[in-house]
Amino acid sequence: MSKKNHQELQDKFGENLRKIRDQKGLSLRAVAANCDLDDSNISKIENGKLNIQLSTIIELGKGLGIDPRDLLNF
Amino acid sequence: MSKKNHQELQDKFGENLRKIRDQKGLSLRAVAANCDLDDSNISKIENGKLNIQLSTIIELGKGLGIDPRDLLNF
DNA sequence: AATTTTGCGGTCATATATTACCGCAATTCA
DNA sequence: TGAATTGCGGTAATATATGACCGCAAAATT
Repeated sequence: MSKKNHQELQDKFGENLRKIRDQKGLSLRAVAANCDLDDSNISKIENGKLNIQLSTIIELGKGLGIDPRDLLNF
Repeated sequence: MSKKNHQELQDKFGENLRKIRDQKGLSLRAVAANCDLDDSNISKIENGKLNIQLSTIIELGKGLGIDPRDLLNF
């Protein structure tokens, strides 16, 4: 049970991701083109809908051309 | 399709996790006591058996008393 | 030597991430 | 204004992470 609440965490991660993507001026599809992720999923991540896996964090870093650790700056 | 290979990533993450835990001189059960994770799962993570989620990375940081970003230093 | 701690492998149920799509409404661009 | 881009929600199938356990063999402690 323990319907764990990761919503806030996911929200913060998503906000940060969007901020970084916006700063780089990249579209969802552009990021997706640089890594092994679907653009609609990246959208879901930005909107706090997913508690993503380690490999996905790494892929996002690749897609954005940044250090994955920057995605945890929040 | 695309039997994605995250093994190397998981291995590196696990190694780093163990290194940090050893430096802190904490047992698996001690880390687990400080966060919401099962000690046997932490063992599995250290042995590269899991592609853990964002929330788990955060929990590990809590359990070890470190910045979660340190877990991605590899 | 007896007791405790530790790492770890295994299990089963449940939740959820991921893939690989589709299509739309709104925005941007030529 | 017509065409392309963009963000995003939805879906169905599949894979996998997690929680909560158990118990063991070896190491450490007393």
